Amino acid sequence: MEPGGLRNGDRPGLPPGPGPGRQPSRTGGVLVLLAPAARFQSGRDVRKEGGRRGGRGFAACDMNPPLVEIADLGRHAGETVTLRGWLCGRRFGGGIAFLHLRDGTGVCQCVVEAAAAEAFAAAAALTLESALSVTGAARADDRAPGGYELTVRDLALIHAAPPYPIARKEHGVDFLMSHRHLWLRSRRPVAVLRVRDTLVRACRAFFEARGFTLVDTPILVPGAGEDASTLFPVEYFDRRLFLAQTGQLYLESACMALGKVYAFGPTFRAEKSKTRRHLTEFWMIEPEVAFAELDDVIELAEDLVCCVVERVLREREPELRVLGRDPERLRAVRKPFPRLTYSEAAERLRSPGLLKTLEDEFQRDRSRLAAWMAELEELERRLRGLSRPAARERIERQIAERREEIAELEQDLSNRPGHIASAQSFAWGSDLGGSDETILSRQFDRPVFVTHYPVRAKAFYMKQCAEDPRLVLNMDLLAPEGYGEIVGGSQREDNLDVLLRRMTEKGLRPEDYDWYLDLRRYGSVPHGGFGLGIERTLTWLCGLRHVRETIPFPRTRGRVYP
RNA sequence: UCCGCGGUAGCUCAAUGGUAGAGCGGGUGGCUGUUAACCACUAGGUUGCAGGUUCGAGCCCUGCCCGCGGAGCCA
Repeated sequence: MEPGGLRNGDRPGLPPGPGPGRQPSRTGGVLVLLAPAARFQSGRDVRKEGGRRGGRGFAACDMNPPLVEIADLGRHAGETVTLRGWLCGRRFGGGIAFLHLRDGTGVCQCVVEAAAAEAFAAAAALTLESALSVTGAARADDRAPGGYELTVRDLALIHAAPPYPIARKEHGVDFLMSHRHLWLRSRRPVAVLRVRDTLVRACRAFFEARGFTLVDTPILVPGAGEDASTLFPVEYFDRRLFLAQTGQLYLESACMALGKVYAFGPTFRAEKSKTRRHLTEFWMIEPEVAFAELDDVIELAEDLVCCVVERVLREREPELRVLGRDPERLRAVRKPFPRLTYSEAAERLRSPGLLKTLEDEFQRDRSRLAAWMAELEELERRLRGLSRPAARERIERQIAERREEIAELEQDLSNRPGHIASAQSFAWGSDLGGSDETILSRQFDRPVFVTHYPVRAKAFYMKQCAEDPRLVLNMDLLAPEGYGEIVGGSQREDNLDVLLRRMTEKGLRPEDYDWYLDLRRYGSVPHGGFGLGIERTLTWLCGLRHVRETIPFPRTRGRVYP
């Protein structure tokens, strides 16, 4: 079990109370609504239904209340309107019911009083996530979450749900992921998906504004690639193909035709990684530009990230707050981003100054852990002295939260000495490890570029540095706060002979790439591009712990359901 | 592939080798302004699977399955 559970924390729950069939005498009206014919009718045309059944007033002047989305409710204060949606929370007093209706645009508290006898009986029988339409007077009310509420006159059940599995309390990751198809309805996943939408739109708008052409690259590709062990094999009639892990080689071809191109699509990695940063299926935005050198590629990535951050801040601040993300952290993301060469990064990792910083930090965190443990003991002691369930529950919640934080910090601390040692003994020539990236990126308040990696750590298509042939003209962009690499790119090798040599060194067969080599035969020009990982970027923007929350249906090594 | 942690009620978790429990959720009753409502009552279990040690195993041992996150690798 992962330390601690994911807090659902956003699902207005179903308090203990009446359910279907509970009070036959009171739910008589509802049973009628549940009959197939009635259900069909209300589903067919809710507006007519609401107006007709309402009788009073509307029948006389032959008007149906307008169908309104919850987000627009404020513009209809004082009017009688109809809302449709799903029941996402309910509280029930003896003679009053509070229904929280969710329609995808917002949540509205609908108040049903005993005076509206039929609607009140219907409300008594509602289960969480049932679909319904309600008609009544909209009005502003400070007591309502969202500021507006509806006094219900008519309530029509569109579909009655059986007891809903996702409760308002916290659930474990495994449970929530197994119910991802329903979990998506909760506030938190909705917020993440909205930021994702904005992120993708921002990227598209960015490239469109700069004259890029969208080019789709194939998903089924012949073996080749870089390392076949990281590709998913696919049976393709009588041969073996693979799911693409990048569209880059094809984009290089397209950029020689169109100048500036980009691809946005899924990509697949068969690495057996099981970490919070890995998915086997994820999405990438990949631009590729002709007549571009490394500096141009870096500047493009910098502009893109700034543009995306700016738009997310402009359009999705409420969602960031739902996720507990402090928008101020993102406001620091401005040009220029710091730039380090790989060699400077290596030096930095080995420096005595960094060692001291890391060790101090380690000591501080150990003290913090000790303090938390003491706090936990104190809470547990207090709990033993309490008998009233309500008071106990509050303490128990605090205990659970503390335990979660302690477990996470303990794990972090147990990794820390290894990370520090690995940074200190970092050997020039190898790629930066995840912990090295974390250590580096924590030193800045905005993303940082690391450039000019050793040739042997990088792919064959990256252009070798003219001044120092041990290096390639590449760049990685590390997100701050320890989120790690979100962009990887390079200037591409445009010299046919060098490219052939690099391929041979990497054990690749040039004949498999003949079409790619043609690009260096017919009008080869300096060019380059990069790939930006949508999910990792989103994880950083939203301040999440795990990439799997950023994609509707994550594919990880351990999970392909739902 | 390796290392570590875990699997107990629908969910989240307790339980020195000695009678399997709580909160939430479900059910029943009460309450006309609730905000994760509250109060009372109630049902709910082959402790992941298979062996073993023991008078006695949720707990100890062995093997397996599943999940989690860390390493390697990567965006």
